[in-house]
Amino acid sequence: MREDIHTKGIPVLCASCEARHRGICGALNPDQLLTLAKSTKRHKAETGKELVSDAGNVERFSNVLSGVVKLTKTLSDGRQQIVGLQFAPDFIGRPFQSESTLTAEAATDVELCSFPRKALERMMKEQPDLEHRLLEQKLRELDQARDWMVALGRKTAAEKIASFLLMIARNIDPTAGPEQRGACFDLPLSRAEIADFLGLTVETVSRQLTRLRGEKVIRIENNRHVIVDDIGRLTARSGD
Amino acid sequence: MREDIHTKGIPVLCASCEARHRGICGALNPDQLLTLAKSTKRHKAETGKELVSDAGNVERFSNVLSGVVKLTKTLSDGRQQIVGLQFAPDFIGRPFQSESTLTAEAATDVELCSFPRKALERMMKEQPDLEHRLLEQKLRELDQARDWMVALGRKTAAEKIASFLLMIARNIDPTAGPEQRGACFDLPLSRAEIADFLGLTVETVSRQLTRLRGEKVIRIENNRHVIVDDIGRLTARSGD
DNA sequence: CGATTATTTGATTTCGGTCAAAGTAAGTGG
DNA sequence: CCACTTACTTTGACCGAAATCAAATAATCG
Repeated sequence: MREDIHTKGIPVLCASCEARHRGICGALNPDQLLTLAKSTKRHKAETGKELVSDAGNVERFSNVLSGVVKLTKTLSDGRQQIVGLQFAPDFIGRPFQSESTLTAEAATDVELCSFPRKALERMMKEQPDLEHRLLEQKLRELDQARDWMVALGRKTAAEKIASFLLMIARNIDPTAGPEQRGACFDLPLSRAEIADFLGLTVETVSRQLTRLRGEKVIRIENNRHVIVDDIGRLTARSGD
Repeated sequence: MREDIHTKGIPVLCASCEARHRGICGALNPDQLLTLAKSTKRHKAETGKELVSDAGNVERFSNVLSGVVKLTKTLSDGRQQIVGLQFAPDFIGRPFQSESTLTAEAATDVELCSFPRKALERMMKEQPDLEHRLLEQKLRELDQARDWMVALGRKTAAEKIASFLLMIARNIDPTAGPEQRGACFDLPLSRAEIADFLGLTVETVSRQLTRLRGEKVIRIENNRHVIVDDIGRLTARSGD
């Protein structure tokens, strides 16, 4: 558990939680945390579990504590597009609208901390800083969505894959830092999911990964584990 | 000017402004409006004028009062992608970050109302409802961005064009309503810009429009004016 | 009216999709 | 522990939607 003089009065549930530091809960004082914690549940969901369903009513919001959640949209004939990936300590939910317009699904095994929509909306009124944090999170999501719009609309298959690997490296390489040469991580998505994220087919994703491996830009172990020796070589292939 | 018993004490500048009703300024009381209005400037910009430049410092935010603003991102080799279109009374700006990561440009002649970034951020602290409005606006932008991600990643050229026409109709047909059969409007974008919005080339955009015209789904006058007799036929081609 | 820019149309190419099959990994139950 | 199923990934052959290249036509503007 993180050493912290501010741990006094903090709910046990929250004491070691990243969302209290970098996530939205950081806006709350011990009393408010305590109040929210009363209606809070921590739970695990395994890969593939649907967390929020399209057109379903959403009565609870969550923080991602570990793992990766994918947000997808589906056309009437079944074509799918992943429109966002959420990592700890991201917030999952669409405030001020009870109907969801997308599906949230556990891409890996995940741990979540969830609370009633109403409880959060009530607390937002008494603690404006909570709304501020939420705004900052949503602004980040918007920036990311727009970055991917450029990739989807204007990048080649090869550039899409390179950009994707870089994004994953930035988000889940535990050793990540701004000035490092290499990276390694487990892909949180299957080939089919990567395809749905990048607007490609499984076959194209597979071929492009094989190509990067052939050019010694990446190494792949056990299908999911990726090692990048020189991030620069990947960046050079990302188009931007 | 709009008849309104609440017009008392409202700055002249704001009296007839849509942003005061549906935009972010609706969160402000007359006193606050007055304070903000002191550092507010109304101005016009003609088609093509760059309003916010990529990597430039942003010292002012704006409301769109009329016309259409396009938000674009450009790759190092010049490929471009439009990542958002803003209509009145949308807010333009990225709070909590002085560096812009995109370019905002007048797609048509526009009227704007701009104010210093600092003034808005100061006022957000004393009036949480302002931040609330901003959050709602940014949530809408995020929803829209994600809808376009689906179009960019998974729709065919024909579906992209149909979706685009529908979106424009919804936003600028003055007679627009939920239960109407037809629509007509002036396209706010050139063929090249539509291409940059949909991740296509000019030629493909042109061919798809010609095709829709051939199938009598739309009529086009003077290159820019579009008439849709039966919205349903367009919706049927939009993919979702 | 000529000059310039935007749009359309046509011919050809290409990147990524589709279809098909083989190779791999991960369980499952005997 | 190993046969067997099932799901995921890779590879190959071929195809097609949209890109590219090239020109003609239409609109706009000084």
